[in-house]
Amino acid sequence: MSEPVEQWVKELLQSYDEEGKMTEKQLRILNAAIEVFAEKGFAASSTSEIAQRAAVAEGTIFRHYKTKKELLLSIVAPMMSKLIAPFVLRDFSKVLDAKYARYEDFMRAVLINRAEFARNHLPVIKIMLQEIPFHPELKEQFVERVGKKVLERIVPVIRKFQDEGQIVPIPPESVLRLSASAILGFLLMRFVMLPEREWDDAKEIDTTLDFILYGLSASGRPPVA
Amino acid sequence: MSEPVEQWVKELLQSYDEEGKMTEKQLRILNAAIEVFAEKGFAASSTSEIAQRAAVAEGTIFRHYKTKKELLLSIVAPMMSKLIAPFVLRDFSKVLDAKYARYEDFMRAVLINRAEFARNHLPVIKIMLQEIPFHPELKEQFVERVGKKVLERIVPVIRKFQDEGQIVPIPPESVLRLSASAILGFLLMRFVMLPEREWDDAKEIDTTLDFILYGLSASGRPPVA
Amino acid sequence: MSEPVEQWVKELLQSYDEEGKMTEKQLRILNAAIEVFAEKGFAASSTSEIAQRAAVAEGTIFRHYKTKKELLLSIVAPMMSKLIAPFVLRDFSKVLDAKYARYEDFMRAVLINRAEFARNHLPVIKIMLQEIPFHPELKEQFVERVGKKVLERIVPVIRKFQDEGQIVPIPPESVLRLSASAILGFLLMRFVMLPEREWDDAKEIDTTLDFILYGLSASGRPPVA
Amino acid sequence: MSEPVEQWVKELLQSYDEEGKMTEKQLRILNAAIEVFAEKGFAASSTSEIAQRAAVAEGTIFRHYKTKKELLLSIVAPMMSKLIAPFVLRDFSKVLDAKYARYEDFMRAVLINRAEFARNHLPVIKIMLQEIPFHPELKEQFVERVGKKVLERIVPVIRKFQDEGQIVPIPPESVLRLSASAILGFLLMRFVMLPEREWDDAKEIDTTLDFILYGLSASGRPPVA
DNA sequence: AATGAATGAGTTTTCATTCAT
DNA sequence: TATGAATGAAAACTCATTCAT
Repeated sequence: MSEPVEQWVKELLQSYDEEGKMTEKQLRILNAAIEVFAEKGFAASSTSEIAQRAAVAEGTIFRHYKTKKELLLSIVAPMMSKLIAPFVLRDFSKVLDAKYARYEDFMRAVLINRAEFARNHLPVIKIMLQEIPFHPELKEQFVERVGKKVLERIVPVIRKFQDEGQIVPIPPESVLRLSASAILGFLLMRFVMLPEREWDDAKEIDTTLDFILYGLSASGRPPVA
Repeated sequence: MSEPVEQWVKELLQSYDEEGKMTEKQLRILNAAIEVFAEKGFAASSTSEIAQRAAVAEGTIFRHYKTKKELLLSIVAPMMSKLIAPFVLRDFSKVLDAKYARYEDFMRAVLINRAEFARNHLPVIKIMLQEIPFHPELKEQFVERVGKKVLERIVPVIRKFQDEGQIVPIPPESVLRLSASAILGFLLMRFVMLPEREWDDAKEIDTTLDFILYGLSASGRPPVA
Repeated sequence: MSEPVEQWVKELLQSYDEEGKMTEKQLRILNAAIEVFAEKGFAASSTSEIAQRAAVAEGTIFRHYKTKKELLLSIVAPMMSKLIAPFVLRDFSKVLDAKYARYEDFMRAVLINRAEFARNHLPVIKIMLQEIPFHPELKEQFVERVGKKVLERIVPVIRKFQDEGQIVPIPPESVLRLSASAILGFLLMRFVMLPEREWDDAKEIDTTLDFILYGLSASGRPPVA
Repeated sequence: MSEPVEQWVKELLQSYDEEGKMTEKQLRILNAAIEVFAEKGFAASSTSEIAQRAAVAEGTIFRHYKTKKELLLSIVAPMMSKLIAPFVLRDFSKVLDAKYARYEDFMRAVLINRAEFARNHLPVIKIMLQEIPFHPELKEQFVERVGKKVLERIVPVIRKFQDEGQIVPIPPESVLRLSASAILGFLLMRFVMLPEREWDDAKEIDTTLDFILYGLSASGRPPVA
């Protein structure tokens, strides 16, 4: 049932894969930087270590990125666009209208897709979340390019389901926040806090999604909180 | 209904308020460090700025804390103990047994209390969450002294409610994770991402708790997930 | 005849000798910086060489001066004040009125004094002249604090002598420029271009002053320029 | 009256205009280098900025000039030859003999011509004067190829006028120095220190030349200084 | 001839930590 | 106990120069 969403998203992501323009060394720098930033945090990472891991001279980094911060931004900023890829599809709600009668099916499809995406880009996501609080321009970008963009597309959908009585009548922002928290909370535990523990990923994701879906479900809820 | 919990917690916290032993300068250093670490992150904070804000000489910091990292630990470690204060009460489950027949009441009482606590110690919580990923010893402490301790106390309670059919039969760790994620997600939005927005805190906390409670509620759930 | 001028100037200069406030290391840094800047020019001087010559750690320089440029300014700016010391004496023109009936005597006294001063502070003067063209703030300081201040005091004197028919009726700015050029030209030749040549300083200074004085003298000049 | 001098100078300069041998890119590099060196000084100029302004690749500069310093020399050295052009005319003194009975007329002709020349090549002159103190080989070249050459030609002329009692019996080197100082002093003020002020160039040049001429004039001077 | 990516030695600057007072 | 000057190792960044294309 969730196939179609995954399908357009895959196509979409490919169109974002513009790294073909980079030289091989630049790619190596980028990967090394992601590694080191994710491992030690931006401020505690040294360009000399990045250079070493990328097997280039330190000067080479500064030929491609004027400052260490620019290197950070060049990693984090594109991630924001990619993160919201499915939501900015031109026919986002149209497609949904046709295919997902139930909020649950829709949510499940999207969340599975985004959870999968986050999983695949974990180091960059980690860097992004770690650094947003310390770089106002990142925060602003995130609010503008992720928060607002996603809300803009998803609010009507949430409203529709709220009107149909499928999900609780709370502000759509809250719906988004609660959903994202649960997913990020899982990823954090799974990959940052306790990566060494054995995990049954499929089951955990199911549990998490159920939590979200029942947490937002309007059915079985007392008339007034 | 939640008064009793708050009451023991207050007493408990006072017993942890051991800052009385510190000199006034040491306290100023601690506060300045919390301020700066929360603002810029540990790695990007300089001891000289901390000294300046604390209005002490640079050397004075190192008289009280051998290294910058020790200063960090002296801030973060006690927070862990405080964070789990209510759970380590000797008669935790006993008290609960007596007072909270319904899972919901219990959860609400504890969550409100912890959310309030987190709110009041936001900078330190922020530092803790930011730095855990980069300091193995902090991570270990957190797992051992927070995660395990809380689980150890709360698992029996969760189990009880699960046996009674009040909450879904998922691993207690997951219950904890999902609850904590929702709360932290709120705090993050509220105080880090969008602090400038106007918030109706009481309502948001209610929404968040409802989300957790319904998300975990076993009632109204289809027989099999 | 020129004694009185030299006398107040000496006193004055002593009052400017505020270097007593500096630590010994700071003084060593300053002297080393003057040496190196004068030798190689500001841009071609490295802080590491300055540190070496001052026999301090490189970090020590930056404890006293936030940047290399601040170090430059701390050398050049005070020189400007000292350069114009005799002109800003409170009773500058009063004293002159009393003591110097003839323009020539006055000029000679001042010029000898300033030439002597410049000689004694040659490296700093050299740095100042070298760097002014490349640092707008230095240029502005020079114009405001040297050019204008000196003009302000000396214009009335020049005017007086012009009214008395002792010096040619050209703009006082030009009088100043022509006088300063001749002196600086001598110093440049004497200490920068051909320091290895044997010089009869007293005679050269005499020649230079005569040149200035006759060049500006109104007598023997055709009625109209 | 000054036409003849200007005439031979023009011819002379054309013979020096050997830039025809350069490729267009080389010329662009040269111009860019002059611009940047004059603006920031040699040591503070980067070859990459020069390349950018010349719209060539960084490597191209080093194809034409082995080092950055060679580029400097290729700019400054020819200027020295050009600077003394009128003096090295084969029939310098012969022509003068015939045409300029009075020292004043001669001096005025030459000075006007050189002042005009300096004005037209100000950036290079500026670079030359700025860099001579820091590059021994430039200094030597200047002394040998400018100082000595000019002296060699002009000393007999000056001597002649001194013998005729037209100019003061001071060392010819001093005559040259004093004259050059006054002119350079004017150019410095006019183009470096206060270029934004409104200047009546013709008048200033007149004033400056009068200053030189009267300053050197023997007439009206007391028998012995 | 021309390019421009790459280099690595060198630059300015920062900063945790020490220590004499 | 407190200070703050001093340190030196390491950081970010610059730049003249080289070289494969």
